[in-house]
Amino acid sequence: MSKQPTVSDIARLAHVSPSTVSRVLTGNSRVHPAKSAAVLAAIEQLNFRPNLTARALALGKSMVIGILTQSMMSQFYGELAQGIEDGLAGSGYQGVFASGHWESLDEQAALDILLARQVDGLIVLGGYHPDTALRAINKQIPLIAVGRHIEGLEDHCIRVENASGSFQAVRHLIDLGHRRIAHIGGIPSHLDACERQRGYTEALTSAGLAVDERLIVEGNFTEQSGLLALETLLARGSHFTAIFAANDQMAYGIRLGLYRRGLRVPDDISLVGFDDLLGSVYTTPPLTTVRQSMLEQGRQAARGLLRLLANEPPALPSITTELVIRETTARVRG
Amino acid sequence: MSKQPTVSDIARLAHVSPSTVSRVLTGNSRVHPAKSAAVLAAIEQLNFRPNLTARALALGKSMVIGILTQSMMSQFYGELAQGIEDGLAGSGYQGVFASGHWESLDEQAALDILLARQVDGLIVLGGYHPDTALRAINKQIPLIAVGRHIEGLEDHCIRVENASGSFQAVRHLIDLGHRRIAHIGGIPSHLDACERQRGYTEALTSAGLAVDERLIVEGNFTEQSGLLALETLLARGSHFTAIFAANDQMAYGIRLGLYRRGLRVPDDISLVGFDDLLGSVYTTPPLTTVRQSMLEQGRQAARGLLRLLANEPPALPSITTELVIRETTARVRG
DNA sequence: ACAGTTCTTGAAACCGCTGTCAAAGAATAG
DNA sequence: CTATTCTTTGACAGCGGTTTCAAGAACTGT
Repeated sequence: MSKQPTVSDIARLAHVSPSTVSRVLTGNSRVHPAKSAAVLAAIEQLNFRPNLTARALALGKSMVIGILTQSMMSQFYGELAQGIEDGLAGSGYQGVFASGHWESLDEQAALDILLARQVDGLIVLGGYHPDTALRAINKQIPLIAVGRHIEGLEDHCIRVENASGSFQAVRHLIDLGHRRIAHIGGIPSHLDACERQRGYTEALTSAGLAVDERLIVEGNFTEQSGLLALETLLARGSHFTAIFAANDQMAYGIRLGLYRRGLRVPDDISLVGFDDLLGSVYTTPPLTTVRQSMLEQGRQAARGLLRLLANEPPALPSITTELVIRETTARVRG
Repeated sequence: MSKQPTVSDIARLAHVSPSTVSRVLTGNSRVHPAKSAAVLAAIEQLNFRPNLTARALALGKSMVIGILTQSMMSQFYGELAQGIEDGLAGSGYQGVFASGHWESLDEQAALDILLARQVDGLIVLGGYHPDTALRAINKQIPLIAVGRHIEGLEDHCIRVENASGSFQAVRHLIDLGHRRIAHIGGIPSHLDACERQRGYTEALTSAGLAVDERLIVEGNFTEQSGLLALETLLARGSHFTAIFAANDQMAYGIRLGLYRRGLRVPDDISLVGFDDLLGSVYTTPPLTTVRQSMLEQGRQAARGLLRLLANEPPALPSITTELVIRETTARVRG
């Protein structure tokens, strides 16, 4: 348990002042090659690692960016996190995660910790934290949001072409001859959920098909809610030949429900999801879905934040969506 | 962009000295109720949040524990991360993740960052970092490992009853009448993989069945490797009626491979995984697997670390495994 | 009323590192 | 050989907290 060496230790060993050690550490000031070498040698010898906490305090910059997430467990957030990590790589900034568990109190606590740790920037992944609070934070430190909208901070939010994605998805089903297409929606307070539903209705009406309210059930983006929603749908007794789910996780639940009922996919019912999670390649059969790369979103969020930190405009691109046709959709049976 | 208030600001506003402010902040020293109230009021008024970086420097304790993970993306690590977060909750410690991406260099870099940030403890999730290095670190700060073994630091490693778990799984298959049971193993350098394979062979031999090397294929724990391993297995042409995969992710890949070949699960082939990831409830059909709660492991790792930080022995429990029979296993067809 | 305690409190030092500043040393110019 | 400029360096003052220390205030008991 010997104490960690400090700049002073290095200075002593290299016969220079702490200032000089700091200079070779930061590299933004000239120092005589000989002394520099001595310092480097001392660093090597003592296996010295500068204390980032102290540096952060001295510089007033922590070089960490806070990531306010909701859950570490879901595939969805995992990919996002990975993307952020990618985007931050090589920037010198490190991401620190804190989760809100979809609970206001936890979210507030997580945010407090992040802010108390003097994060230099913040990435907000979904959640319910009030827009006003986020706007206030953005006055202190740069902020980017993914998977949510912040009134008045639109250019700090990653936009996903949800409507066009679901339009394509439903259009695809229509092209396959489906006329009775059900929709399992996400949390209605969620912008993504609304937009995806909008794309669904638009595709229907643009094809001259009526929107039947009895074919629309609300879920909450979880597998279980997908399963439940399917039960509700089936219980209503309205005929349908395809289901468009507002996300992949619900599609998984729906898939299981169909299996339980002995309904074959895609022979009896076609199924389309949204997100294209990593796991969707390995469902049985592989899921037709709308890709909105979470990795890419994370990456872009990180890059945008980096730009903000450099006092540039965030310049967030709009994330395009793309229909990935796999094997859960088929031509409707005559 | 107004500056964050500091203790001095509070002190001035409350007409006391910074020391007194600090005293009410830490609460480990008496201060007159009236002054205390004044300080609290000032804190409230200025919306003051003590700078944890500064506190960490002063105290020599960062109150953060580093988590060296390999990937943020996989379900497996996600659950682990969640468990750690749970276990840390309320302790005042915060977890900070850094990933090694299964690459020595990245792992070293991630570890360096964590250590430079003065983490008070470390949880290592898998990875290849050399035992000697980890032992050295453990001399500086407490360390717990999950999903790996560290020579000489056995009581700091979460132990999972892998062998007994796979024994049960294979026993279950044997009980269902299966005699030709294939095994898709994990990375052989991985202790878990070895133990699981050991359980497999033990179950076979204890039932008087021969271990056929041609029924054993090596994978690397990913879905894709599962799919590939199945191809290899099939190409060998040896007959089998069941497959035991060393983890769920490979089982997913195998499941897809079987689907592609038109082999029904469980009618033609029974399939068992290992881990019981969250997603395994929603595969089609739901996967029979061996549960080793990753959440629990994370939780226990965190608790153990907390104990170490309190100078108590880690007292890590052995994680029990339990066969979860779902719908991918069935009696072998006559 | 006085000596002896017990509370409270502010000044000051420190945690480890960085930036500023002025001085010393080296190099160049005249 | 002196004047001038450019390097290189150490001392020092923070960054925002915490803790130690000694002093002043407020009690205590006799």
